[in-house]
Amino acid sequence: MMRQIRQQWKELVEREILLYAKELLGTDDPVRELSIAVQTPPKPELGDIAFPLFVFAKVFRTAPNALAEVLRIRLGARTDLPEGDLLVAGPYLNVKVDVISLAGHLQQAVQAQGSGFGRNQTMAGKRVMVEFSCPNTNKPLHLGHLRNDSIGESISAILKANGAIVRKVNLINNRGVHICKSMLAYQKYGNGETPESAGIKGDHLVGKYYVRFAQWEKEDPTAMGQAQEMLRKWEDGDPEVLSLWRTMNQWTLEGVSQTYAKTGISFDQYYYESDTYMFGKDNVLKGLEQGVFYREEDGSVWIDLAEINLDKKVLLRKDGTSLYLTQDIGTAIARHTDWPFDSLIYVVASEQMYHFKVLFHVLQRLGHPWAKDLHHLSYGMVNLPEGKMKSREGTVVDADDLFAQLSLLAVEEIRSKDREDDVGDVAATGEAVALGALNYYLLQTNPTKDMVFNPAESISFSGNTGPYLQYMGARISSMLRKYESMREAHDDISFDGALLKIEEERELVKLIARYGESVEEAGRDLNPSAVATYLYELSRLFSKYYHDHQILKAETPQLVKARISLCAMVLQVLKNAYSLVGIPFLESM
RNA sequence: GCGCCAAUAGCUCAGUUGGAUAGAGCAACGGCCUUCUAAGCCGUAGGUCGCGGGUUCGAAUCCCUCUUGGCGUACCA
Repeated sequence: MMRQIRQQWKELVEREILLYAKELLGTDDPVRELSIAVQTPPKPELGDIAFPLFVFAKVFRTAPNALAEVLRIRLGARTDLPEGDLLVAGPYLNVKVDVISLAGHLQQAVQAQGSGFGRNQTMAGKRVMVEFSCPNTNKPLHLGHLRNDSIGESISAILKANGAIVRKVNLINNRGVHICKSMLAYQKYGNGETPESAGIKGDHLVGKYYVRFAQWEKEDPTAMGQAQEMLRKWEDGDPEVLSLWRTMNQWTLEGVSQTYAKTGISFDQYYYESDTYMFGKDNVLKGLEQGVFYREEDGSVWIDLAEINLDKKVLLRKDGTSLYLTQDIGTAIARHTDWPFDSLIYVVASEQMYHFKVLFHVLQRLGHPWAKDLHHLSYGMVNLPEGKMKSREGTVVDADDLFAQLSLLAVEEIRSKDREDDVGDVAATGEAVALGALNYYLLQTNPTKDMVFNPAESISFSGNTGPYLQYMGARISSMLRKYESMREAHDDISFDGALLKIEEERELVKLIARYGESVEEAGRDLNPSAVATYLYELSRLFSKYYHDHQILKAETPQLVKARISLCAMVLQVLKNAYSLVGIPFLESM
């Protein structure tokens, strides 16, 4: 809503500058070439919308301060201005919006739109496919996957909130040499154990054998060759290999699904590399016929990437088996056929930037016009305070372990505060708190950046954390429950924004009005941290407000009504924002 | 070597796309529970925005050099 007000004032100021130029200089041409910036002043006293006038100083040959004064007087003389006050702050012409009327509009809008408040139509009708997670079927999920999942789920929600039609897809990496490794080790050392017999989640059991292979490989130099041989058998459709493969894949996927269920991850469609890799191969061969690729003497198929200043890249091995890139070509084409998209976003770690550069180029060379609509949402590595996670050193943080640990600590926190009775289902609440903590921690940082995951900090729950944000929602909910008992006395009183005179109240109103912009920004930049930052700002302001001022015991019933309505607005915005960054809403905690 | 990305308080991160006195949290220190939940609130301290140059009325933000770190440059994924 703030956006519209801003736009309205911008047009007015722009028009006035043009008029003034025509009067003073006889022409507005030089001004037309300049564009006026719209900003938010750093302090509330300076107003809510700022127009810096530096750029116009030259044209008018006056100091920007003087120009600001002229514009203020000229605009002030108009009768068609929207509500609000104009003020000059040095070289800025600022507008103080009318908070009272803003509060009234917002109150109606929030009430009418509810969970839809903050949504916008900037991407209306656009079909966006988002690929994320993409686990291997040879090990359980770890912290790196959790960042991927958080970003993927959040971005999908954000794009939807911007009006897009979103399809979340997962690509299961269920074939290839690495998959054969765990199978081979299982054949050799498994003794027929199953998740049931071992009492281990399927993904962890398979992961155990993937690790076992690494050990075996050190002792036996033929191990790798055997894995490659197994892959050839797999591609030849060897029944025994396929049967083991199906069994172990199933184990992993069941385990991973449980993790998804706990961490709130879901997909509209699953793709499996085992289904698409042949299709990729076909397309590579087609490209070979078209002359886009070429064949080496040993039989391998290549593309020369000199066009984009890169080296040559292999697309099919000399033994004819396909590679990661081959599969991705097939998957992309299959997807566009399945569900023609306006855009496909791959949420994949930054280490694969090169891969996607090549993939997009190959698809374009193959003549797919939609190749330009592919986008790699690259996110940085997750490191630990001690440095990189290394599987060899056993420092990889397992997703299930971490989540269990966080949940346990949340439960302890609830118990230590004697909140069991208020909370109801302690275990479920603990998990909800853990999930909020985890998602917020992972989404706070701009995806493009590497980040440090400090387990101790993520579970501390004090300061700028998910639980802090959840706590605000729970506190407001608690107040609203108490308000129910005194509601009748207030039902006939209508909301009066004019009663919200305290600075924090005015700031809250304006911040609520800006929520939609943070949703837009997050969508435009594919950056959930924009919403995360907004959420924290709103929570902190509200926290200070209700700490310092009585809501339910305010002096008059009219004031109670005004304040509790403001609280309800804040709660709705919190809920809406929570849903975009994976923070579960809790009635009490 | 070449390519891509990053560098902001002791630590972890924001910074409205070039604007006003660079902000939070953690850690440290000091206050605040007879009060709508103290998972909280308030205060103190902490900065050569990696270095050097350039563009501009104006730079943490844009350009160049350098330094440091990460990633990539596989017939791995």
